[in-house]
Amino acid sequence: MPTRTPVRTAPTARATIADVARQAGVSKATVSRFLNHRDKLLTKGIATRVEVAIAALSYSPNPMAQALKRGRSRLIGLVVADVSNPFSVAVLRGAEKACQQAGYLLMLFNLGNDSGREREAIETLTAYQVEGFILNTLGQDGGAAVEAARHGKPVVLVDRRHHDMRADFVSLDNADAVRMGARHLVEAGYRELLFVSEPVKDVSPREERKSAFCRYISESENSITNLHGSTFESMADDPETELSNALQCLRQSAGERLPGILSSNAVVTLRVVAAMTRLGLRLGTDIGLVGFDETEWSPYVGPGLSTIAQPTDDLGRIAADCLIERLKGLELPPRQILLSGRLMPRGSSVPAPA
Amino acid sequence: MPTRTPVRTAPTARATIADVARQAGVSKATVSRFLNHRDKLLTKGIATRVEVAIAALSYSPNPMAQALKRGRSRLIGLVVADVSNPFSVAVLRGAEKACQQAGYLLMLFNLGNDSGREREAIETLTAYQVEGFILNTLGQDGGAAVEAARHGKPVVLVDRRHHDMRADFVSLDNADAVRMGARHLVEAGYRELLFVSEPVKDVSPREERKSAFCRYISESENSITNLHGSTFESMADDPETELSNALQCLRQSAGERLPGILSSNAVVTLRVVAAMTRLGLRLGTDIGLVGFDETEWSPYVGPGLSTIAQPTDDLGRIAADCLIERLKGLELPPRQILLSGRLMPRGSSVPAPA
DNA sequence: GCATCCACTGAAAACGGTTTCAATCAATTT
DNA sequence: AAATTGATTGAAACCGTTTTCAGTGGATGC
Repeated sequence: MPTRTPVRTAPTARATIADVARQAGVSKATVSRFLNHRDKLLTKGIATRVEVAIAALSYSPNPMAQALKRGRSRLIGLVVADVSNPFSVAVLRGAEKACQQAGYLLMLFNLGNDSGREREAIETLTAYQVEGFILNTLGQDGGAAVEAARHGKPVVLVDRRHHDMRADFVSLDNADAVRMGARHLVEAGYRELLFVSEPVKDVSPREERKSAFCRYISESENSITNLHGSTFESMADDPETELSNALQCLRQSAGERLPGILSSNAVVTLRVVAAMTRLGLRLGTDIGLVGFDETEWSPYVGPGLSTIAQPTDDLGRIAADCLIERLKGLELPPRQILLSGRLMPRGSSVPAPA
Repeated sequence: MPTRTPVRTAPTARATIADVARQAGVSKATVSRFLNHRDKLLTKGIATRVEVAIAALSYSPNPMAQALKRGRSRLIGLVVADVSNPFSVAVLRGAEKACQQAGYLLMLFNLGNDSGREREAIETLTAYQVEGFILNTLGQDGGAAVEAARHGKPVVLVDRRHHDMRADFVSLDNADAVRMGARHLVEAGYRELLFVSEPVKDVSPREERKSAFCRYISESENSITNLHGSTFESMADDPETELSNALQCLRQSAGERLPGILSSNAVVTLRVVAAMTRLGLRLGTDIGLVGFDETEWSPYVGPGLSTIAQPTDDLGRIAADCLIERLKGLELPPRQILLSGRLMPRGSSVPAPA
């Protein structure tokens, strides 16, 4: 009785390495060798036999099985503070591109601004055997990230720093950017400067920007007559009215001087704009404004919003590249990569012609 | 010679089920049973022994191994047209939340607007054994999606429809939304209506919006005196000047009538705003504007942009929920879930008081 | 002509789980 | 008291790869 080779039951089932081996009349090992070392190890004839079998069955290896066996998954875990934050998205975009090019896939975990879930994120991602992490968040729970490192997986921090953690760090050069923004305001004629930020807490970019601002003011007070600066952190509960008050105060203490605001990110910028609209103040002429984060709508609110553009795409790409280098075995002390921002001057930072 | 139990080499290595079994003095099978059927099948005493062992080693099963064995990975593939598109992001956000709650993880593949890579995306994701797909894109290559279905995996389409594909579909009720927007313009007094869209090609929401607009016009021409409507698709090469011309034309043909624009998404809206700025036209008074897609900046450009808000969060969440239902085994003919939009009237659609 | 070496190849053991199957044992049934 | 039952548990096979280990053969060295 002639034995038929068993028919593949479901047409949907993927071919396995065993199928290929059978088809080519070789062993699984040989097929595996073909896949991994190409034909370095194989006879010409065998190699081509395997090759056609693979093509015939349109076989591609099961990454899960590979991951299980080699402990490498070609997966990268991306933890994002908040996907609705345009900055996070931009990073995600850059990272995704770089990963794809290097043959990695992104596993996304969104914290939804709930920093309590950092640890959960890292645990979950570790469970899926991601080979490394790109972390765009590091709230209170720095320990969570350390946890990641403890798992022995390389980590790249983006935007948010964590000092007791030996990991690559990619970010905007905040100090420089703040100086750039503040100087721009000063050069435009604003003298009563206010730095507006969300609660600084221990969020590193906020800290850096705030302290850079203070530093700039104290360094420039001598050389620039009449310059004065202060800072404001919106509290969590009622940023609206708070901010309105702050603006009024600013105008008070400004006196003769032109008041100008440096806002620490797009959300804050929008809040400032909202407050000014509510108070009937005109951007630029009544209060100058330069905000962190360039967006597609920046040119169109009011007379155009002056912004400090972050090289978001590069940030994401470089973060991913750093990580991939590490995955390839690069041994190096933690690097710190600071990219400079670009000032986009627009109407919101030009005073009325006197 | 006393044999020591072998020390775990790296402190970083995850505990395996075998470790737990050894620690608890039971077999791997028992541990597995504890994990999957809780203690239904186990003696009280054994169950607790396993439980403490698991806790002691802080063990959690390796999803890769589970996936390999059961063929289920608890992974969901998400393909988005373009992560920098706020709509995609919103969907992503909603979907991510729902998936996380149901214990699934998202595997992200961003097309970067290159619809040629749809097939690649689906192949890759399938290789990783994702259990189902959420597809926020379906460009030319509808075949790619069909491919997904062919793999026997459930698919949910978001925003972009594909007729020859039997899959759940979740989207804004475009026809209704267009009517809402157009009617709003008319009620505000605009009579020369223009629908502005990116190239319609075969992109389903664009088609639907455009044809709904035409339908609205032809249905209302009798009842509303002096109403006139037309449509405009920006070509790929030079949307800037094109659009400027279109606006000039619009004002021409408007004559006495007030011209109003319905723009088909946020990007287009921004382009319209840009063109108007360039031409020195005032939003609302010179040309009315209602745009699809509510954004955080909508209130602040010009006198405020009137928008049609999509329930993006719900869209994403419902898409994910649909998929998860299917994964749980729900057998049902493909559903079509249409959510209605919400009009956010603002300054851009109020004419100057006559 | 026989031992040695090298280059290929295949069999089998892992990786970390799940699941089938058989074995054990106490509790019933007769 | 012997047989039957049912509930628990463990041993082993399996998922689809990679990798070690051994084996085969032909080509070389003497």
